[in-house]
Amino acid sequence: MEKAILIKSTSTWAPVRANSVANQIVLQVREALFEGRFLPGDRLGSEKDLAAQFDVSRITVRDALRTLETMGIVEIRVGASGGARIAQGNLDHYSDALSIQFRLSGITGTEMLDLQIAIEGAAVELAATNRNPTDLEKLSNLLEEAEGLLGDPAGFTQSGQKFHLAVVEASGNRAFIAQFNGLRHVVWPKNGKRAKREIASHALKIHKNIYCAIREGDREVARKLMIIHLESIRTMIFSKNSKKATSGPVCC
Amino acid sequence: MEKAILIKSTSTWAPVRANSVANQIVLQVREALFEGRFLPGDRLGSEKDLAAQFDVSRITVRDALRTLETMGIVEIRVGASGGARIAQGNLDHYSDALSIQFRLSGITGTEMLDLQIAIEGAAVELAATNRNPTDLEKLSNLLEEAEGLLGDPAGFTQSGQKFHLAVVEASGNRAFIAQFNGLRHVVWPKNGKRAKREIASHALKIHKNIYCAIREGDREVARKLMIIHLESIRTMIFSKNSKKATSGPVCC
DNA sequence: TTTATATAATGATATAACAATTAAACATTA
DNA sequence: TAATGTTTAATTGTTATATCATTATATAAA
Repeated sequence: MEKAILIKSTSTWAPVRANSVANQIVLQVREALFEGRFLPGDRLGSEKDLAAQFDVSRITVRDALRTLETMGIVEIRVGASGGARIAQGNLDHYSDALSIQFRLSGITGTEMLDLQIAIEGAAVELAATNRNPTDLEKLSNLLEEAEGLLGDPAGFTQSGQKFHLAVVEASGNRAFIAQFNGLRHVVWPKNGKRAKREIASHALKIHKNIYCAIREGDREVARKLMIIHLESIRTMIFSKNSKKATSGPVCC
Repeated sequence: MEKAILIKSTSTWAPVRANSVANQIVLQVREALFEGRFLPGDRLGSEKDLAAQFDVSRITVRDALRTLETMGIVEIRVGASGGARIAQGNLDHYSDALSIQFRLSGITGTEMLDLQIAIEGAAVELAATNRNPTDLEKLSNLLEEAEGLLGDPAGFTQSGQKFHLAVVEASGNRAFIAQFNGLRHVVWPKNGKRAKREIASHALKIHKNIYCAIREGDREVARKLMIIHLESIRTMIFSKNSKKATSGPVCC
């Protein structure tokens, strides 16, 4: 590939933001991906190869590859027959971007919680329709686990979060799962409050009811229970003093 | 800053490059951001500064900055008093990540549509609660606009999409808006089908009903109408031959 | 066949240099 | 004085050249 090809788009009248050569490479690869000229697993070549192909230095290629890697478009392997390849999708990249940008944008906790309620409410409906024996067993096991953790606030909270994740997973919809994971880490701070015994006991009861609704395939009930459940969590987090907005959920 | 400090946070994860010095820098900055030690606009310093601070070469710092820049965490300006700064939130980064990862992951159109239905269903509920006169006027204007475009399939489709966006905006929840925008470009391909007159007419009627429900503050009805509406779109897109999965929506 | 070792490919990092860009300081002019 | 060029210094962008660390693969030995 000729250097001229890269430079050409710079020459058209001074774009406010002149694109660096590295950026041109990023754009080319990205465009190729979206036009279907690349598929996951396709090898792009080593840094040396690419530097020769684009007629730029290795460092410049590295700049471009670092960007593409961070975007999740390429994966880089070291060693013989290593180099850059088109990546398999990794939804963690998406979840990452979500948490970073929501944080930088100053989106509030209530806004994110509303979104999470929408996600989980819809996910549990789907779960009630699509659940399979494996899902149900997993959910059931988590309920048992939680039962044994009623006296362990931290443990119960963690187990409860796993239950919510399992519900979303039972929906069988990867878009929901990715979305849930992204929100999870932003909405629930690391050191959330711990559930006192009576609250934990109440939460477990609701979880059990949700499980039953999923098992019976009752979409409506499942959704209503989930939403009431999450709304009550919202009340506990965001009630009274706004200080609490930064502390974690009370039960799950 | 000592080099030793960099190595400490090697802990979790173990992607190939996790131990690279550049990644340590990325992790440190990222961590600082999430702990609130950085705010948008804060200056991190020039490449030279940072190289000295971290006791690494400029190349390594550049690697880290390129990653942070792509993540949307820092903005880099060239020239005097340039350098790296903590970025303002830019939800386009998020939408970008969504489209890239959903594409690479092979998430299907139906999965994404389910997510979009969840978003819009919840958003319209919020809109019915939070709507203000400005929102209502905007929605009303769009309905008028659509009325005049019944005979123009492409125009009507575009106007219809603006209506959906306006509904989500009326929710007043930026998380919903960001999510909607991200999905929009992936779910609705560029050249969607055009609505024939009778279908357009039907869609407009539903839009009007949704508008009324929002205006009257009737969350339940607004939600039900929106979901029925989107489900019917799903049927039109994904019915019969699976080929249609790649073509756009019929009305909006 | 399995395991250990050597080798080559490749990325990671460092150093040095120059080009291109930009904001700010400075000088000039109406 | 206020607007407008001009210079300057700081900063990123790019290139070139080495060296080190890591990894896959080929090779040899058990």
